[in-house]
Amino acid sequence: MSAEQVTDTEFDIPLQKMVTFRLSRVHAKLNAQAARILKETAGISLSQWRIFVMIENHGKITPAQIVKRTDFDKGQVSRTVKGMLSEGLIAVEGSESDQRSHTLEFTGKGFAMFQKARPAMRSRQNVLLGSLTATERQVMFAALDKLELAMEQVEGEGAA
Amino acid sequence: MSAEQVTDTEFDIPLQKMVTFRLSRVHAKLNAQAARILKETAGISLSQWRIFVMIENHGKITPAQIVKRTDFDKGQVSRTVKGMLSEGLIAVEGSESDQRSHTLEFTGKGFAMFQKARPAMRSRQNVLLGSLTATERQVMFAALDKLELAMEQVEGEGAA
DNA sequence: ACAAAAAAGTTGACGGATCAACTAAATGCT
DNA sequence: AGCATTTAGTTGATCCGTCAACTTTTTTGT
Repeated sequence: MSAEQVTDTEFDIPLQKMVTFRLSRVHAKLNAQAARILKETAGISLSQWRIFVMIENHGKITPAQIVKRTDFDKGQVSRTVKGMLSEGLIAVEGSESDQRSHTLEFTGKGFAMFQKARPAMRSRQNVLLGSLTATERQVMFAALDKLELAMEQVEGEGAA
Repeated sequence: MSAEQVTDTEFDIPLQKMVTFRLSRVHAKLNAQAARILKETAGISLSQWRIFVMIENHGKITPAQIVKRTDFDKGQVSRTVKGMLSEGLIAVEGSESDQRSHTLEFTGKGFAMFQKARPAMRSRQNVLLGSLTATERQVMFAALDKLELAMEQVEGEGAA
């Protein structure tokens, strides 16, 4: 159906060179580092940080909107929000139009935490991005997009 | 100390465009897909698959060697191996020179499982790699390497 | 030979991520 | 209005991944 017979191309697994392996490793390390920094600077988790970032970027926002924009797991968001509420890091405000939903916002305490973590996170982000040339960044993002697209093709072939 | 004052460069977080976020998402999706394929085709987990791949590529191999080559977590490997042993997917052979260690090898059953998962995994790998141009692949790997290196710099700046 | 350090594995704890089942509210259809 | 579908959010199960503490064996240094 779609473009040639990719299956026969046989790049044949040089392994360890496999995209997925490399990606996996680098991602894991990045994640662990971010988690450590967040814990040290502000005592928050990576999930919490991400909720903060979303609130910062979009103002009052509902869990569902976060899920749509980020593709995070519903359940994960729900649990993280729950935790943040009980720690007083964010507050909710019920929506009038929808009884199921509520918007999230910073509390003073939450915003303070966020601010505490920010410099280190921003600096890290800059070091990371700065280590790549403009071209590399572009190609990298493009490649990630392509990989995501390619994944959808796999469904058809692998499981058909 | 090291090269300029990267901190002031201020790429200032367009967010969602952050390398780490993108990487995280793509990786998560790739992972989930691989896990699903493995479960469907052979009923094995991703961790188990990875152990298999290592055994295939290096013949008899010890957990410690796997850890060295892949950077997987010691504990993770230990648990996965334990599980595979109890399911009869691999066998161990004690080393004579080192009482603590043992080499891992396929059982017939294990190899059969591995074979069952292989075509789908290989095909997927080809689709994924095939979606990228040679240049993109190269740049991607290079970029991942650079990111790993950059991470080490972060330590100094962020937590100093 | 012997004590100290390093290496191989095991185990427990915790957070992260996905998936599936479920409740309740909102929308759509007719 | 009334029933079916969709959407928001919660919860439980399961696996992945990291970290840290611990045991046992090997290696190293003197």
